[in-house]
Amino acid sequence: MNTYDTIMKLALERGFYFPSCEIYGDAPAGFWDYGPTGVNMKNRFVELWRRELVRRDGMLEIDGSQIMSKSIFIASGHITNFTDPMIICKQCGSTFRADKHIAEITGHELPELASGSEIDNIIVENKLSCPKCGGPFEKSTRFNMMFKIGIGPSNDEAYLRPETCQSIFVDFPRIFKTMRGRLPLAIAQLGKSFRNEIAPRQSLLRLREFYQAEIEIFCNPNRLDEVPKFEEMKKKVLRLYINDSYQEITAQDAVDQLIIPNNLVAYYLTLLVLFYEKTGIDMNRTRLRQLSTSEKAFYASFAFDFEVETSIGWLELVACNYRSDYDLRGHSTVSKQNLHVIDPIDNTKVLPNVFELSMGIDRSIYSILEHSFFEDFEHERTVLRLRPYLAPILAGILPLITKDGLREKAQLIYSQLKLDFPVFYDESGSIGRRYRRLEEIGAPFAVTVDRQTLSDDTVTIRNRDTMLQLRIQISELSNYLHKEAYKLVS
RNA sequence: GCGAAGUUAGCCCAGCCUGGUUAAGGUACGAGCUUCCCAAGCUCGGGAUCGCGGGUUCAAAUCCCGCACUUCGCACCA
Repeated sequence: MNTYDTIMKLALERGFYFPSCEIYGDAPAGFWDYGPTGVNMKNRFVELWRRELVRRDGMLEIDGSQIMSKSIFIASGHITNFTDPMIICKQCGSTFRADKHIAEITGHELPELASGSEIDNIIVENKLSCPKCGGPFEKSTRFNMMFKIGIGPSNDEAYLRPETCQSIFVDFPRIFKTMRGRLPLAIAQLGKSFRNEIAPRQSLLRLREFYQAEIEIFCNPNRLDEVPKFEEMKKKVLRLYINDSYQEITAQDAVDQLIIPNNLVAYYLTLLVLFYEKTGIDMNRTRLRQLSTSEKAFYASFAFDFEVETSIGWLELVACNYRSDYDLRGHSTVSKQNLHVIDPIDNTKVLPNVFELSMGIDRSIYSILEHSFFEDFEHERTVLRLRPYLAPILAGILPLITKDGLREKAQLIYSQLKLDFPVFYDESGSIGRRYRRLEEIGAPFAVTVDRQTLSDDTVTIRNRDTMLQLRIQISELSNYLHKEAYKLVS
């Protein structure tokens, strides 16, 4: 069994995640639910995101509506651009991406916005036919990956947002005015996005409904190098992947050598890397990959992906795009609102540019699970070596045996801790079995009540990774857990 | 979307070819006994209308048809 399957099995058996609507046969693919264990872990991950990105950098966080009006997506370009041109064979029904097929056969790179008739003309001119059966093609069509919905009794056209950031762009003017905004201003949002994928696969890795954490940094395009806080992290070594080769280089050097275009981008890429270091992902299996022109999203003027290597290949966790003024300009034009702001440094009006970090939460959760998974053959155990601050359960409270008042003592300790910490009481089965159960869902500590506890009010704390125990006063337990569990390791 | 394989308890799976009592086993789970420290042992227990729907038949997990989902390949994709 490969690692992906092992994690999948663990997720299903231990309540991390599982298919949505699974008791019904018509459950659509691409929708997954987080179970009790998974939702705890996801919440802890979100706490870390708030701590290490939002609060650390002083970002503003919003929580926007998931349903948005049609105009939003006219302005954003999604109505026309967020589509794949498709051609279907009349004879065998095979479908192909029109632009890819044309490029492959004729070498013609079609522009993003090629119209249907242009595509049809090229097919006719070049006498293209189905590569499978040689049959002729139908007229090309476009498949839009947004979910269209109808609002109210008149069924007004609206869409589920395909990315959370559109809320940020359209909320920007109010936030900037009311929150005493000043460029550069970072606005963050964590929430659901929806994309009607043609073929969702691999559980959390390609979903139709998924969590994104997006950070949009609004900046003055003339002051992209004026980022004082870059000072403190410019010596950080980044693992860049450019034109199929790795370069380990400090953030400062990357800017000096024009690999990273400016200090602002370098600062936020470094902040992102520092964040992921704290998730427990093996940073030696990550990279910041520079995207080529053909790979970039339609709105990006340059782009890096933060990627992580897993058992099923390199996985994109964060898309880092410089969107220039594409979004604000689009929304300004369609809404006829003036979205310029004043930069008080020189009192000039500027339409802010945007650099974005678009993070996939579900993929991040999966990657953390996979990189934390450890099979300890020596002790015949499987251990999820999650960082304590990401663990769904922080500690199990266990009476060594249930007799002689140990059960009652353990339950008392449990009730004293459970409001402050995600702890778990378990008296079922042998002590070894209970340790194994905790290890499997990543609980970093196990508190065991034994006979000595009754005489001197001490308990043992077992460390998940070392299996070693130390004995402390019950009165010190809360402090210990707080210190050990929330201590950030970098 | 195309092609192939698969779907029986939380999980792994037997049974299907050759239709016929109460669908077997392992593991996990729960209760008890035992034991103060790493998946031990013993006893007992709950849990499946066999993916969904239809058909054939006196009788369907088993034969036939349709659908859904999963995995893999192709095609595609943040």
